Amino acid sequence: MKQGLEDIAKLAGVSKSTVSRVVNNQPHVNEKTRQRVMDIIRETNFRPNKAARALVTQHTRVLSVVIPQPLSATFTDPYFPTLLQSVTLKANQHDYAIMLWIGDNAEEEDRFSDRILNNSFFDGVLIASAVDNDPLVHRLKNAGFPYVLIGPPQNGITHYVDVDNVIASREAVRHLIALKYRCIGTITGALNMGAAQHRLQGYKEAMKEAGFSHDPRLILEGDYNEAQSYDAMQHLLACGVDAVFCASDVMALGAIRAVTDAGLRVGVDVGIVGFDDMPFAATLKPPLTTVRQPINELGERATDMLIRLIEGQPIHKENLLLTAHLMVRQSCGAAVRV
Amino acid sequence: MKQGLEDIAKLAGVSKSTVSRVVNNQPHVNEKTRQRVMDIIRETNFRPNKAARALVTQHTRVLSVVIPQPLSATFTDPYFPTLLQSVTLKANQHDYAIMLWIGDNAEEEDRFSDRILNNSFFDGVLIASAVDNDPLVHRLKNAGFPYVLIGPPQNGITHYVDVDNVIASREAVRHLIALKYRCIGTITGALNMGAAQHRLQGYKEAMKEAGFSHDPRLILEGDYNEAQSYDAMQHLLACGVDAVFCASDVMALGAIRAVTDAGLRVGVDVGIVGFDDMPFAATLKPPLTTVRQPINELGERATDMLIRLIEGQPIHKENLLLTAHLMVRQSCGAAVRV
DNA sequence: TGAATAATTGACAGCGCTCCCAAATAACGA
DNA sequence: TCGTTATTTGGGAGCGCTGTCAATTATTCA
Repeated sequence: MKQGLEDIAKLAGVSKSTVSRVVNNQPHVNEKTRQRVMDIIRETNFRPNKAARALVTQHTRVLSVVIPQPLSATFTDPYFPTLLQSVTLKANQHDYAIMLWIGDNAEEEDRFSDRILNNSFFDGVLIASAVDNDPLVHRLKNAGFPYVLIGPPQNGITHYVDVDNVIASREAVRHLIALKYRCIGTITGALNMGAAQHRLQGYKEAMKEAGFSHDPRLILEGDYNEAQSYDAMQHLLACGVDAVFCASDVMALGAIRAVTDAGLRVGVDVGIVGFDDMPFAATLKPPLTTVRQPINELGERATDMLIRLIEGQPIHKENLLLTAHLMVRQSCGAAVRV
Repeated sequence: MKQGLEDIAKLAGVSKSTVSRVVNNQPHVNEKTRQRVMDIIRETNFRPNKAARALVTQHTRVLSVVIPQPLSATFTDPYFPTLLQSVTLKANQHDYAIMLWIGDNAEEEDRFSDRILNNSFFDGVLIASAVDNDPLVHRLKNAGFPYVLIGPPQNGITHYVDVDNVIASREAVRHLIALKYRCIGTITGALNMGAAQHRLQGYKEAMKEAGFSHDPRLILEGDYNEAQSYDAMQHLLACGVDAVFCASDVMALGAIRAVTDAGLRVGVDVGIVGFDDMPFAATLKPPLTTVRQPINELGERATDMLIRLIEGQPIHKENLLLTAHLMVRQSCGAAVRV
C-alpha cells in the first residue's frame, strides 16, 4: 500500500503542489483546504519519501557521527556513549537524524573515509577524537563539506569544539596549592598529544603564579598507564612530593597505589587529583578529586555548530574551548585540610 | 562542482546506462569500456547520488538502530557501546550504513516512534532492549517492515535475538554445585521482567537436577540494586547459605559487601557468582565469577538476520537464543575448592 | 560469405518530491 | 459596475539514478 503525494492529492481533490505545501507547512494554502489535506494525511498515515525530497532539495537532514577508533578500546569510559547521546538528542531537536560510523582497527583509514564519503546521504559530519592528519578531515575540508571536530584540534584545522585543558589543569593545581600543599608534582600524559601538553601547561602556569620555582624533577611523563604511573609516583615520592596532579584518572590509580604501598595516606599525607572523572573515581576510597569534562555540552555545542554551518547561519566562533570543572572529593584532602 | 552519471558518460563518450552498469558492477560491458569509465570515475572522484538511487530502487542500504532508553542510564555498562560496535561493523561489511536513534525519557514513546517512522530512509530496524509493548515494535510489525529485536522477547513478537538466560544461569549454579556448595541461594532480578524469570528458572533447574529440595527461603527477589542486595544477602546468610547466585554483577557487589561485613571470606567461606561480567567484575578482590553475554555475537547475528529479512533471503530460525559463558574467577572459590 | 546468434550499447520512462510560474479565484476599491 | 490587486491553486520541469527494451555492433558457423 505504497502511496505518494499524488494519491493524497487525489483523495483530497487538490493538486500535488497543494499537498506539498501542507506537508511542508508552507503559506498560501486556504485554511479549510489545509485541514482537509491534513485529515487525509493522518487517515492514510502518509509519510513523504525522504529520498525523493533529498533528491530535489539536495539536503538530507542527516548528520554523520564518525568515531575513528573502536569503542571497545575504552570500555569503562563513558565518553563516547555520553557524547553520542547528547549529539543525537540535539540533532533530533533540530529534526536531523544521525548516521553512525565506527572505525575498525583492521581497516585502513583511507578505506574508512572512502566508505563514509561514498555514502553521501548526510549534510555534515561530526568527528569525535580524530587522529592527527585524519584523511577524512582533510578530504572533507578540501571538498568544502561541513564538519566539526570534537576533541583536540589539529594543526591548521578549524571548526572544532574541545575542553580547555589548560584552564582545567590550572584550576586543579590551584586547588592543590590553596590546600597548602607545598611540593606538587605531576604525571603527564603522552606528551606527543596536544591534550597532554595543555594539561602540563596548566600545571606549570598554576605553579608559576603561586611563586614555585620550576623543578623538572616534579614533572614525569606518563602514557595513561596504571603501572607506569605507579613507578612515576614512587619517584615523585622520593623527591619529597606531597601532592600530585595526574593527567588521567587511570594514572591517578597508579599514583594512589604507590602512595598506599609507601605506607602513606591519600588525602591526608599526599593529595591526589586526577582527570576525566571516570565512573570509578567517585567510588574509590577515598573518592578521587578529578576534572570532569562537560561531555554533554561538548556534543551539543558541536552539533549546534555543525547545523549552523550546514544551514548557512553565522557561527559566533569557529572554534570553541569549553570549561571543565573540578569535582572536589576526598583524595585531595579538602575535607581535612584548610 | 557537482556531477552526475550524465557528466561521466559524456567524458567517457558513452551513455548513462553504461556508466550505471560500471558503477554497479554489472555485466554486459566491454572490458575496455569499463576501464575507461572507471578511470574517469576515479579522476573525477565521482560518487553516485544515494538519494536518486534510493528513489528508484526503493532501497537505502541503511539500517536503523533504536535504543529506546538513554544510554546514560547505564554508564558503566559497556553493553550498548559493544552492541553498537558489532552491529555497525557487521552492517558495514554488508555495505549497509547505520542510523542511530536514542530514546529520551522526556519524550513519549509514541512521539519517539513517530520520529523514527517518519524518517523512512532505512530498510530495516534493529531494536535493542525494547520495553514491553513498545509501540514502535507493533507499528513495524503491522507495517510489515523488517525488524529484529535484540534482547528479551516480547509476547507474540518474533524475530528476536537474545541470550539463553536459562542455560546460562543453570550453568552458573551447576558450577557452584560442582564446587560442593551445599546451600545455594539466589538473589533474582525484578521478576516482572523475562530475563530475571529465566535466570531464576535456570537456578531452579540446576538445583532440582542436583537433588536439592525446593526451598523458597533461598530465593530472594532483588531489583538490580546494590543496597537492596546487601540486605537480601544478610537474610540468606542467616539461612545458612554457603553460596549465592546473583542475577547481576551489581547485586553481587551487595552480596560481597554483606559477606565481608559478616566477617566471612568471599570464595572461601561463601561462593558468589554474578551475571553480566561488567568491567569491574574482574578487578574485584577476589575477582568475580560471572556470566558473560556474547554481546558481539548478539549484534552480529541480529544484523545478519535483519539483512536477510530485508533482502528476502531465507532465515534459518525466526528467533535465536545464544549461549552465554561462565567466566570462572575466584569469587566462587574455584581455586581453593575441589 | 552471409545469416544467425551473442555481446554491447543507448534511449527513455519513471521513482516521489519541490518549486517556479501561470491560471483561477476571491477580495477590494472607486 | 469593472478593473485591480491579493490569495489560492494547478501544471510541469527536473533532481540523478535504474532498468527495460530496442538498436547496434561483434562473433560464430555452415
